[in-house]
Amino acid sequence: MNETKEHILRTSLKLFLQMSYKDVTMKEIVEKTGLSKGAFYHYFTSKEELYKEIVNLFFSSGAIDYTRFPGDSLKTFYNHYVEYMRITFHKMYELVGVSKDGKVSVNFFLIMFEAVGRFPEFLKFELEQHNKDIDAWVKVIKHAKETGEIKTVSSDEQIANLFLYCTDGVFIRFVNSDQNTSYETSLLNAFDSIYSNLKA
Amino acid sequence: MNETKEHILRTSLKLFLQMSYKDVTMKEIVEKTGLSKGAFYHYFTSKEELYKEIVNLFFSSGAIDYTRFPGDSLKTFYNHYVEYMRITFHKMYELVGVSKDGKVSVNFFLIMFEAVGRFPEFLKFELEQHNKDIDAWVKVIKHAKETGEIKTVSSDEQIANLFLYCTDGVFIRFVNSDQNTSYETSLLNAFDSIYSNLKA
DNA sequence: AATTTTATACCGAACGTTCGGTTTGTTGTT
DNA sequence: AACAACAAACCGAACGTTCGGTATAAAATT
Repeated sequence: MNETKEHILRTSLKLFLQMSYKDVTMKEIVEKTGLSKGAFYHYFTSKEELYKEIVNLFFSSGAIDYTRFPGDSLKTFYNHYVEYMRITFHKMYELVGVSKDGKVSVNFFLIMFEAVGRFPEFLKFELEQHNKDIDAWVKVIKHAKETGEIKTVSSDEQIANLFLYCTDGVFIRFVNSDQNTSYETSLLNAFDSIYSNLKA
Repeated sequence: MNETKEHILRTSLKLFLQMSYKDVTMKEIVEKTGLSKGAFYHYFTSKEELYKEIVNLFFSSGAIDYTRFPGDSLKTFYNHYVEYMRITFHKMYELVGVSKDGKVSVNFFLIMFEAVGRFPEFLKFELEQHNKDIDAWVKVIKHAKETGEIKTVSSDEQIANLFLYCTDGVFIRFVNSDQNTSYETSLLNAFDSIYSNLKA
């Protein structure tokens, strides 16, 4: 892809991760990119088109590739998951940059919610990803039951959901907190809690 | 409070629950309320003032009153919690109204995130509420441990967090789904899963 | 090799529209 | 008469977008 276009995309993603669609103005986009209005409209037909491309980019980069996850034990799996999340978030934060106090003013759910609300066709991205998540977790949990790593009356799906609910829930807590405890620490703590109550 | 002012507040809350701050225009507010601009600015000095009042209203109505919750057993407590959520959500949905297909286009997190992002002073509302939540859950969990209702190596706070993470996580899943399964059903299912793995 | 043509990247003023907000005037109540 | 409650016309600023034009360099023609 063109270098300038990529520059616009990256700069705009920063903005759309911090503000709503309408909050981000064309003025700000061209100022932050260092380009002119004319240059922008040479690469994109509209602000809406740019937004859609960015959301696509965002959803793609958020998709988890489970193929390289260890599947031998649930414990190593969820530890790997937490580490994967740490790296993914770190990349995002690096892109956006954090404020001096270290607090993060970025909320991934915000862009996700607004994108789906504005263009419902993006919902299928989310559903697909969730199905992949469930499948990956169920597979590992099933295996952990068979090997005797864990023991529970709950179904594989129920346990999988529990872990995934925490992924979202912990993040919500993280954004709505003073952010003194890192996301990955809280997530690992939550996972450990679930796990220790499943231990055979 | 004045009837007309309440009418403006209620009508605007509907809008702010479905769209971002900037998406909601003064034009739409006066159209939906059936009033004129002059009438609106008779009751509010600005759109921002209205927004802040609405967010206050939203946070207040979202605050959970735990004083009437049963504290004798964890199971009855979380069942009561789910029922409480059901009623709270039902009230909100009733206020906003649902589309013909029954799907809900309302996202409570959206207004919460945007309000905190726009006016950081609202964050303390969230922190206060979360502390109250934790306290209430910890108390019940502690009691459940003492009576022998549950048995676990996890701390009271860890278990409390688990339940609360699910509250948020299940809701996120609900909005980002086809919404064929109700929120309270999914939440109860999640709570039951946690509980059954804590059972003595 | 020199010259013309064409394509790409970019600029910034200007456009029509919409924004939140104000002013002025009318109606109804006390 | 005074004031609250509203309506309607209006305001300047800001919005996303368009448009005429420039700079540069590669491609085509002579």
